[in-house]
Amino acid sequence: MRDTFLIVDGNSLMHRAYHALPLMDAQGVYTNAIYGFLNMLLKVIREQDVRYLAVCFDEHGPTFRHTTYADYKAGRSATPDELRQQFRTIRELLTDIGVRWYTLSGWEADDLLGTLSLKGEAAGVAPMLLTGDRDALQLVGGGTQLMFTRKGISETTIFTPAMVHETYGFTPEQVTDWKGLAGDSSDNIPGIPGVGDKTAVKLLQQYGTLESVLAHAGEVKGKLGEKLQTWQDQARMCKELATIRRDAPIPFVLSECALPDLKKAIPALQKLRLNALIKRIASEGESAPAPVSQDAQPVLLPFQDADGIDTPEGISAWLSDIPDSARPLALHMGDIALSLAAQDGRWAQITLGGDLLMPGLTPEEVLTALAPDLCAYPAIVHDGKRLWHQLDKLHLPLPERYDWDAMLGAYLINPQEKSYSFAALRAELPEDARGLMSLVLWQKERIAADQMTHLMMDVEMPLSRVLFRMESIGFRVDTAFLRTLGQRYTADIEDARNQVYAACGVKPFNLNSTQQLGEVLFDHLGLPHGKKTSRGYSTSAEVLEGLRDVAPEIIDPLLRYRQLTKLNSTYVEGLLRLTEASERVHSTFDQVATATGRISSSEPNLQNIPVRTEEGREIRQAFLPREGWVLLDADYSQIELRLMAHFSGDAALVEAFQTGQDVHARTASEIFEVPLSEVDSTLRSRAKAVNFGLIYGISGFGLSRNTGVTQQEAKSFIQRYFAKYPGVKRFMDTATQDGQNNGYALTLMGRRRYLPELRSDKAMVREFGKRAAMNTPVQGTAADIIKLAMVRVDEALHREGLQSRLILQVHDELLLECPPEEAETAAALLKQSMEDVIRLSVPLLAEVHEGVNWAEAK
DNA sequence: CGATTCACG
DNA sequence: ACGTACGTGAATCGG
Repeated sequence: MRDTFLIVDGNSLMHRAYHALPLMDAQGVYTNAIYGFLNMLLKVIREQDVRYLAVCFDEHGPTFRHTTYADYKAGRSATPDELRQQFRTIRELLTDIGVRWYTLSGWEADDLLGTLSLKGEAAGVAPMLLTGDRDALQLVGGGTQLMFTRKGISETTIFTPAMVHETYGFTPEQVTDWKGLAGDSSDNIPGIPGVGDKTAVKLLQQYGTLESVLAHAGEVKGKLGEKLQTWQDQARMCKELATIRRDAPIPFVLSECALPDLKKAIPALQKLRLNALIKRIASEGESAPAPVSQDAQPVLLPFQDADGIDTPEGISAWLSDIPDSARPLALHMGDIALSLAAQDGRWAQITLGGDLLMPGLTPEEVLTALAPDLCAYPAIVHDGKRLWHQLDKLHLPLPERYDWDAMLGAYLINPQEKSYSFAALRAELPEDARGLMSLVLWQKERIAADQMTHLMMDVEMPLSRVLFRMESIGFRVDTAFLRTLGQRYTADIEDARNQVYAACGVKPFNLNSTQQLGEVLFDHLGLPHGKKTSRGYSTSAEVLEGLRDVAPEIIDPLLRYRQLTKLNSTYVEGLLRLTEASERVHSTFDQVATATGRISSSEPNLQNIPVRTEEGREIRQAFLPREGWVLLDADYSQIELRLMAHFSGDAALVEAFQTGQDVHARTASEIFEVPLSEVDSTLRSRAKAVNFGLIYGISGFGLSRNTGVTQQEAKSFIQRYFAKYPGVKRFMDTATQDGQNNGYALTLMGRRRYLPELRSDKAMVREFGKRAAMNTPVQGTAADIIKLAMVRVDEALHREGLQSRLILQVHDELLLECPPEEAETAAALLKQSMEDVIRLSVPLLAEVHEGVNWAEAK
């Protein structure tokens, strides 16, 4: 049984609803057509078990095929304002819900119906057309059915080809012939004067087609025969006018038409006061998930033989031959060739070479020839951020956006792949533009089926552009200051090292070697070693901290040595190595690196610049805004705990945030049962550790290790917490349960992370899976939110024509550099954009600070 | 190239 | 019974 694909003639249905129902007014807003339209739609969706849905409209509200003065006089009235307004609203509403709708300049809704039904048949679903327009009868057949509205819109009849013949006496193929003869007064098609329904049917039953009728006009006796001859041209024209086209150049991706959850319409319907509809929608069961199998694999689409191109002119010529309907193009740049693939099966290969030995074009020549087209038509690419860098390096114009980035698509489908290189994703498909095109068509279906189209199109795709800009701009570094700092560190390191050797009473050894250090401390000196031994002794700061009482003369300089070498190697020397002559570092932001949706930063990693200790914080003084500018630093206040409050709906936690309390103190007061005024710093920091533990997926062991209390005590903290915050407990349980049932965890925006660990037969692995199931929705949603904030901030800065620019993201924190005169405006814009990303049951709070360096702006 | 350590959120 | 807090990247050692 094929899935039903309902294709709605939006114009026809809205008109019928508008005229069938009394003009309903919701506070000056008219809603009768919307109400009738949606009511009808809901009824059909339920009765026909609709899985896919598309709605077609004429381009600007209703227009007509023939808009002549004669038509106007014949009673074609312009669409009344009360309906025109409803057309706008219904389109917005459909967009909100996620219902795919189509309109195309120069084409009427019924042409789109014809085209979509044909494409639907090809895609293997059963198209069902919903319209009140009898023209559409010609589309019945080949798997397409027609649902015809009667009596306004209250009743419907379904037509199969046989039903058409039975009812009207002609077949679907003869609909246009019939109209050519009999005309259609409601559509202002005159046909042949004096030929009505019955005569037309009789003629068609005898001769089959209009052409045949006209050819045999001489055989027809009397007045009728004369008329057929006199009016034959008009008859042919009428037939053509009545013919619905099925080749409209519209992009069709079946999965985009998957029926969305109609409950998303509820907020908008509330505004429109359409309570009856809300009730109906709310009483419906969950809409069925789009039936795309997760096991489906991308398959290589058929392509013609490659067009070989070896000149820039050849590239331009090839591109100019590609019609809009064969776009978007896929572009793949390999080591030896750049290839392009079109939607119509054509593809081209351009051999790269250009040195003395190899013929062919240089990458520069090819990209130069391609750049204008990329700017004019968004292309399908893999790793678009890299392509932007390549184009930028050649000073070529940059496309504002791409149609699709296969690297980002693959990441959303599964964020835990080892590699997202094109070679790794292409599987058995060729490593060229044909493989990319094939892969992406599959990705679009899969991502839609997984409800991640919004995340892809409105978050990850535009974010890659923001990250490209951040990478290009870089972050200014005070190298002179770093070098001075490095000299100080080097001297202090030398001191600390000698103190360690002296205190140990041994000749110098490699202090960086944990192995040698372990031997000295635990074998030679006999210090009590922590039991951690997987390959020798652990010498971690945690272990050493425990030895401070035993041998402070060794441990203190040793810890200091560790701290200083870390600062010097990683942050002074490492940073200086990567600083350009321009005094700027250009980090790389990896959008496909983490399991939770966070981005990562490398070369240099600017997301782990020291801040927690006073000494480390000095490094941040070396990070400067552009000369004469200032830095703005905005961070979300406790975004993960707020998300925990939102997800869990826990009354106490939600209230704490809604009333702007110090949550850690409040938690302390609750679980240790002391008045808020008596919460001291110890209790507060323990409660803080509990709150962190919850975000990570709490365990007694972890909490005890982090707070220093015994495991027993830690366990009782957790118990008391759950007693006071039962909603949080419920959230934890539901999160693990959902993970087990579905095999993955979801974020608020639908990002998913698979959790195979939950099905492991090793208890430890399963426990890890549970913690990940609890942590991923929280950490992942925070990632969703700041990503969308970055897109919005970037948009707003450009919209406002500001020079200020985003230069860094640190998970819950954004950094801007801006001209001083813009600082106030930019700060307000930043705070607003970040806080308004999404409405939760608790407020999102962003705090902005300004400074002349990063240490000061924090 | 894996393990260890430690910097960040 | 088993050994764990969630998510990263860089430097370093040593096989």
